[in-house]
Amino acid sequence: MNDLSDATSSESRMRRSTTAEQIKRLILLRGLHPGDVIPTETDLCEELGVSRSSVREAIRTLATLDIVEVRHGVGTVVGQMSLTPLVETLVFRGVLLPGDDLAALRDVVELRCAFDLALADAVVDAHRDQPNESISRLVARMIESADKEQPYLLEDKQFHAELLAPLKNQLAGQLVTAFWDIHSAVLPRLGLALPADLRQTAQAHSDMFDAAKAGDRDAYGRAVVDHYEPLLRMLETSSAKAG
Amino acid sequence: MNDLSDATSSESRMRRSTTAEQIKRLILLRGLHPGDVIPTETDLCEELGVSRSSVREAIRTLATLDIVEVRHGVGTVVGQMSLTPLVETLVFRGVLLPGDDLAALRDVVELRCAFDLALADAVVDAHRDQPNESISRLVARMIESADKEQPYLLEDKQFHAELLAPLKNQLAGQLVTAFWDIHSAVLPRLGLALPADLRQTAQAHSDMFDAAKAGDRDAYGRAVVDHYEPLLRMLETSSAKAG
DNA sequence: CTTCATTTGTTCGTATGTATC
DNA sequence: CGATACATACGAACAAATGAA
Repeated sequence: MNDLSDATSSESRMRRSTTAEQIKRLILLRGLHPGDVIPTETDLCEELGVSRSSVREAIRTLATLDIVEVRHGVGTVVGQMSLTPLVETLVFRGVLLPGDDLAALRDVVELRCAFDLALADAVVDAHRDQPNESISRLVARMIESADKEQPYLLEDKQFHAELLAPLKNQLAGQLVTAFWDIHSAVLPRLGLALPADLRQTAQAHSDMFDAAKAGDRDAYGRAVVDHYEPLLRMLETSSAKAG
Repeated sequence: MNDLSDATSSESRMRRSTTAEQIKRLILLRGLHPGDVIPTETDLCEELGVSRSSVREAIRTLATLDIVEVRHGVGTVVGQMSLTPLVETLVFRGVLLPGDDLAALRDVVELRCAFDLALADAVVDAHRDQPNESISRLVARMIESADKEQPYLLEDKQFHAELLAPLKNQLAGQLVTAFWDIHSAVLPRLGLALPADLRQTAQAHSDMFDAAKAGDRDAYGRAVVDHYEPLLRMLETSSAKAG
């Protein structure tokens, strides 16, 4: 029997907030991977020597961090450890902050832009002379939607995800996607985009992909700037109006 | 009386996992800011119409995300919404993943480097002709420690934090600090740094600050690359040895 | 389709540790 | 020191969801 219960003192002292750590230790010791099942709550009560309420709170904590994933009526498995908690925290911060609800969004957009520029070399290398039917279709649909003055949120998100998918660095794609989620969750506070901006952004997506395929790093950088220009411009005018 | 309880159906259907959302709504509706106290658990039970345990789990969830902060024996206040949850998730992912425990660390280091390069313009602008006694002391202590072949973790973290502190974009500094935390938490798996690398990294810090003060963006970029070079080199050799 | 065991979700009551006054 | 208010912990019971017989 594995002795996972803290072997220090027999008393209840210093046992608080440790149950989650014990479960994490259990995952590591048993070499469990994302998707593997975790002992039931009742089993964990026995193995860790704590009550079910404590086990439940610990599991809830880990589920919030996407370290485990709970399925009602089925059980609990090791989670994907995605960046969901980051998104949730920053989205709430974005809608909470008092006067600077725009400042928070501006920070996010600026970081997205900086990020895309920082990854430019890697993206261009990965797509050089690499036609990608999926991305091409997304670009076509975005331009089509822009002409009809309709938004294209899903295609936009998918575009950025697929653009970074071929990178070795998996974390980069996840971070970009996470910031996209934060961005689009806070965006509605800013009002709808203008038709002209819709078209400029759609065209910038097209330019980004073309530049990457052509291996033209500078053109890619210019397209990235064009991509975020309408948004940053709206943020400037809105914050100027508010200030 | 505010009707915070879900006003949809009278039945208990679809109430799961919503308690945390209700508390978030309560924070927004009452315009509470970080540091403001939120109702006690018993009060929340009445206002939300759920039991104590559910409220506790919801609060634990929000505390994990640093949306609220629980103070034993005192109460619960609105939290700082820091990036702690991101750190915790990625640290665990870094120590969990099977063969690629180094790949996760490499991703983090690469992103730190890319980030520092992406923020180069803003950093140089902020520090141009701006002497900073605090940063100077940190640099001096790092070089001193490197000469004595001693690590200088705290100074390193503080250096990067203070370097980004003057930026308008607060999120940038927090993200860099978060990635520093992840980095240093997973680092021990790699073994200790060589004395020569300690000196190179300390010198790179000094070069970064000098270049920023001089307004030399290119020199700053070179110093950033030098800063991460020893680490990336160790990651390459270690992963080559493992593969 | 129904029944049943398993597992998580919710609730209540009670006792204990801790900080503030 | 005591009193109060609060968070922490435990255990038992029942509800709801899932999957398999």
